[in-house]
Amino acid sequence: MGNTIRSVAPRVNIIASAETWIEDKAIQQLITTAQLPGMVSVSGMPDLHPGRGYPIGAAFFSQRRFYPALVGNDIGCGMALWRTDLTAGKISLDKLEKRLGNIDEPPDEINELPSEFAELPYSPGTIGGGNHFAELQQLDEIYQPARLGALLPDTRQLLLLVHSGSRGLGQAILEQHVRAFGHRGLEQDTPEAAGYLSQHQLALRFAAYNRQCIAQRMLRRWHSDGEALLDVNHNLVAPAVIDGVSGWLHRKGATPADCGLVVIPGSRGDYSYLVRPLPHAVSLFSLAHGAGRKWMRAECKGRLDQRYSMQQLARTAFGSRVICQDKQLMFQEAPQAYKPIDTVISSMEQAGLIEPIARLKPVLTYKTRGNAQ
DNA sequence: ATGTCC
Repeated sequence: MGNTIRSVAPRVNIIASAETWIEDKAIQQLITTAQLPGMVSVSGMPDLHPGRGYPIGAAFFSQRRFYPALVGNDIGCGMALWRTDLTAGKISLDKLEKRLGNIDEPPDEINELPSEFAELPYSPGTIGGGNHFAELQQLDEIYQPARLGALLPDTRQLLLLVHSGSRGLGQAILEQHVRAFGHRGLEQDTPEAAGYLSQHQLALRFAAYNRQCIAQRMLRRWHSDGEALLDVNHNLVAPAVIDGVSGWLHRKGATPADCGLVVIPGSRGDYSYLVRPLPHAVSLFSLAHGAGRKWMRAECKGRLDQRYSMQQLARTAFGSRVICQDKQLMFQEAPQAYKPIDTVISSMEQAGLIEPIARLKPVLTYKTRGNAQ
């Protein structure tokens, strides 16, 4: 277990095997964040990478105050996994792509919008940009048949993984907070803290509902039924007691290890893993939320556009299909721009933080139909 | 990341 946990400074751990590449800038950001007033300890996940000031793929545990800026704009971002009635091989990729069409605009046919969202100037049901996606996946390898069987009795059924968040709502909440309080955080048990937390909770519920609407509208277009198997947030702050200390656990691109089974996806050209978390304080009860970027967004097009056409990038090494008619995004989210998922998974497995249940393989990845310039 | 920014 020891050689996959790097202690890079006092109260700063990183879960990563020796072969896991992590940028110096991300480690610096992690150490800097650990110096914030009230910070007790921080933990970098194997997908740690630099963000705007604060790193992504990390958990932060503080006492007495918490930091909305650490959660970021996409409050409630997470992964929802659905079982579908579609089965591998029974339906062609052409048909799936054609039936799916364009889901970039919010659906106008939402049956019962929960009343708490009725007055919001944001509509649920869209994926958004960046690393968000919805992906149809197929079971590839099973490591724990009994645990998988409890979730997915028919292993031929395709799965739908939705990665999205609270969209404009979380953005507006963070903007409003930063305008009023900057990056100094909020003292607990104050009206300001209660005000933020109440908006934050609304964003968590909206993000989960957004993922549900996305999955349901995709299933509807495919004339399929389905069922939500799990929905787990990786951008949030919540009260926690760790090693007897009461405080605030921030997760920024860090999957909770204490909320049941989770999916940790690789890039669109790589596997995703369904895993059983083994909660541990050294990782602040958290796990990686994906493979983690290898290249900065800005450098991806320059590195790839001489070698690959849009058409080539729309197919992966697995033969899966990618719907992404935004050229910048197509390059930014290319498999080459991400670390391989197997080192991320094996780092956590060697550290005793997860037990893999099954490996999933992409079939069809939806990003966007827009912005083809 | 953002019904994004021109």
